[in-house]
Amino acid sequence: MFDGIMAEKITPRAQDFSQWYQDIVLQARLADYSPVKGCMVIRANGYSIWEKIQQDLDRRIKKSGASNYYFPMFIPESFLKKEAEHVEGFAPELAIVTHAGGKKLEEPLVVRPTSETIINSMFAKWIQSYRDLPLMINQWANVVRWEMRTRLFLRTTEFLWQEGHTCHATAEEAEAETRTMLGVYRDFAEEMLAMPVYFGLKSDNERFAGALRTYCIEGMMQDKKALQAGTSHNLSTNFAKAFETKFLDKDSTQKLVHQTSWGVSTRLIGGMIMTHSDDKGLVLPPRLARTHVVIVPVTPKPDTKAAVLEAARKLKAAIEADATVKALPYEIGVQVDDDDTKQAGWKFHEHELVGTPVRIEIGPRDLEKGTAVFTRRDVGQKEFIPMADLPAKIGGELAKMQKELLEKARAFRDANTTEVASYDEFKSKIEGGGFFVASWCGNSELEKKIKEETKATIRCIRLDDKFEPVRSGKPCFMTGEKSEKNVVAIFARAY
RNA sequence: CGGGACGUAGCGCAGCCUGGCUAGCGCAUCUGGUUUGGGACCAGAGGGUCGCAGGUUCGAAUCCUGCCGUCCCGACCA
Repeated sequence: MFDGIMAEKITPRAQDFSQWYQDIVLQARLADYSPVKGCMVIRANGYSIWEKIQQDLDRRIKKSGASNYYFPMFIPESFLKKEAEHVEGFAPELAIVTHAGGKKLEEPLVVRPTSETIINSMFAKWIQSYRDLPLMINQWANVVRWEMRTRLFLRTTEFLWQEGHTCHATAEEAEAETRTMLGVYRDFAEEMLAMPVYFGLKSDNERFAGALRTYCIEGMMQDKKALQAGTSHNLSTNFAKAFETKFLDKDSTQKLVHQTSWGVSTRLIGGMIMTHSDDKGLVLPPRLARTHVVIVPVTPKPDTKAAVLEAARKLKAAIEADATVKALPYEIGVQVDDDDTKQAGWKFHEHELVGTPVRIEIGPRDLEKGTAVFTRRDVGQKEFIPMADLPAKIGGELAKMQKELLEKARAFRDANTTEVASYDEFKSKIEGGGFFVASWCGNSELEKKIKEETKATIRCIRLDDKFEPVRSGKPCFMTGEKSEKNVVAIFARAY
């Protein structure tokens, strides 16, 4: 894990976590800064991770019943103004087009910061009867939010995401959908990104602008700060009221639809990096890798070079054909790095930097013994393995690595999650970072005070299996008052 | 928008305080040779409006003023 002393050749500057993170993004060629401040250029290495995310998450979303649509990126300004809380929440960060075609526009167009409004304008047309419900759509798109402060992947002016929007006949259905999607995100984060998350309910201060309730998943980064990795909102009838999205129910009365929206973004990539990477570079969970295995032929002498290369290529074929490997829930990439302008040592460092999960070395001495050197990126330990056993071992180790990355991150998070009984205790410990679990009375003013004094916020209110807030049964850590309404909340400093 | 730091070759930097020979160093690039089991070595070569504009001065990368840009910290946030 990160300990702040990145190898000098990679970066002499990485003294703090934030710089270390940006260096990994840049050095591993995941993304770069763009000429427009705050926007990010995603490069091949980074985009292939996004494709893996898209592919898997899209499957899960469709399984939940939603279909993919595409809506325009321009939204008439008046649409945003229809929902009071929504426009108030987003107004400061909107990019607005006032001129086009050489003329001043009669009505300015907002570049979407999210699509609730434009989608609702269509929902209102499409929905007439209870037979049209539920209507569940999803969109993969770019959105623009003019944030003051940006950071590669974590908060960029323009970012890629997936936003789901659903309409239901009843409040119960909408609430159930909100929870279902939160579960989809949680499973996805843990299974694909190997990023353990707490899930819970946002406080009123942190709620989405226009929502009744906002659920979220929260991960812990290696500097012990929290990262909101996904949100799922129960919008109730707030947007339906504003856009008159109504349906004729079985009882022949007009009713407003109950809606949800939910999304995750390219921020997930940042979260994944900050969860797993170390001072050598990126550590990529196998499920997100494009190249899973790199075979480095070590060819010190010309007379053995051909034999070594042949063995490397045979091994590649054997790995690809192996039953254990084929049993993995994803296709694996095997690369023979036979570039002879680079030395073996250089290649080792390069593949560690970009996070290739497994490295195999084959040289003349291995050929004599019938072995090869196996090294897992996250473990870093060299093992001499008989050539014949390698393919099956690789299949097994990739599965194991995926699992162990999650376990390691979870152990780290749990070790840095502390229960606090009083505000004084909290204040004395917050400087060290981490998650703090406390009994909480729910007072918004106190929440603001905590933020001002400690920079920490409520990441979420814990929920039980039935998605009911967990009752602490203890006095509030701020007021000291005991109430049945006191809940269990997680506090932390966040990105 | 507030506080701080910075801007010199493709990248990373030194030089500036205390003005003065032809503006340096590392990496990268190119050429030749030797190498190759953890980022090779030797020899040579190319590459600069010193962020921009103005001022002070015999003389400015260096001092002064203004502007532009970048990064870090805060407020904001997926």
